[in-house]
Amino acid sequence: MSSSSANRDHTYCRKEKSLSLLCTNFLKHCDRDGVETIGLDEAAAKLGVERRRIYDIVNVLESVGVLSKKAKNQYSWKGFEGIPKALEELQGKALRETCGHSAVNSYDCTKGLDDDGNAEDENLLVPSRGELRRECSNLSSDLNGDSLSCSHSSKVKADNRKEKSLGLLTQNFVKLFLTANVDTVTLDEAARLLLGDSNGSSMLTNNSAAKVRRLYDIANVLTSLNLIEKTQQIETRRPAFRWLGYNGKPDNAATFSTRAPNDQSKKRVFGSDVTNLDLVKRRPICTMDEKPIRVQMKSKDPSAQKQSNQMQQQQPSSKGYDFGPFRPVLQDREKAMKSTQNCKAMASSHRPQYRNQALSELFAHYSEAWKSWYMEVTQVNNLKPERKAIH
DNA sequence: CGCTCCCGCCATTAC
DNA sequence: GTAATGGCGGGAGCG
Repeated sequence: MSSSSANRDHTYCRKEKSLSLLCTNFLKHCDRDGVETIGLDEAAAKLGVERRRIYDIVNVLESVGVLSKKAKNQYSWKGFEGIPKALEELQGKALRETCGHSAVNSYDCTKGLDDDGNAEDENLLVPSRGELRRECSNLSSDLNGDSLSCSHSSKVKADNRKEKSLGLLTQNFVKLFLTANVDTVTLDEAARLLLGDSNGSSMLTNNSAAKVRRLYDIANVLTSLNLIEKTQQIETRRPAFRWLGYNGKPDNAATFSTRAPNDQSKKRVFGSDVTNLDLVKRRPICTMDEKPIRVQMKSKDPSAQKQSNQMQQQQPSSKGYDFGPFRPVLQDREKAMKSTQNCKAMASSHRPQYRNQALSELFAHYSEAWKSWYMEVTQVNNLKPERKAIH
């Protein structure tokens, strides 16, 4: 089907094919009157693209709560209002993970903490050490060509696959902004972070180079959601992405608008304006009129909780999030808030001095995991670390 | 010329 | 078995 590539006429323009544009159109297509479910075929046909592209879009949209899979070929439209909730959950999870990894078995800790009852999905988004280890064995069997022959290899393989999924990558990418106080990040930095590449080299490994491609995809759809925007690092002039956060329906998808066009706080930054890391040089660029606000999710010291309760010094809205016109229903919000709160408490008791170390913590976690992973691979199986180093 | 990222092959997973 | 999903990386467009 779709001989579209055959008759690519002279007017072919790459931009018209971009994922972000496609996503914008997709959103427009979905965000209408009585739309509740979306058929992939239908959408693909309507937008004139092959299904494959729809999968890309749908996966990242699902990760931020705009859609959810309903059945084969069917997604249900949750709308932009789904975003804040999803972000909160993401944040909560991320916090739990961070606090969990200091405990012996982070996995259980994480599970036990899931208090908002939601059968919300599944996976630890930041791989725990155990998971990395599992992946390691999988990886080695990949490389060895089955020398390992594990009984549960299929399960492991599935995990591995899932771990590389666009959806998961999206969530991890978002979590970078939500928890690490990162405001602006370049994609290769993100790739390194999300990959757990702890080597200081400035070179991208094959693997992370591949991941960067995926991040471009993700960034493109998040851009069309207006969750992030493309900017530039100030010193290096390198292109980077900057977190805007949820501000209601993206302008470009507006069919009806509840949202005041003046929107005083166009930019909403997660975390404060504090520059908290030197590893990642980051610098918000462009418009300076932004209002630095919102979730103060890291408690830096014992009194932090108290402080977080009175964080409205930063912003008027009561709960820390400033959702704009599309806010979740109250109960949901409160529930979510409560769980986040709990996490906060947990987090602060586990590690009293977060704050600006947040990212380095994250780094530490990754590199630690990576290190043990690496050692295991190299010693036990004496393999090379690179996935496809062999020809 | 390097950054972006479209495109579609083909492995996996679902049915 | 077929169909649905989606990882993945080659290589083309673009600044």
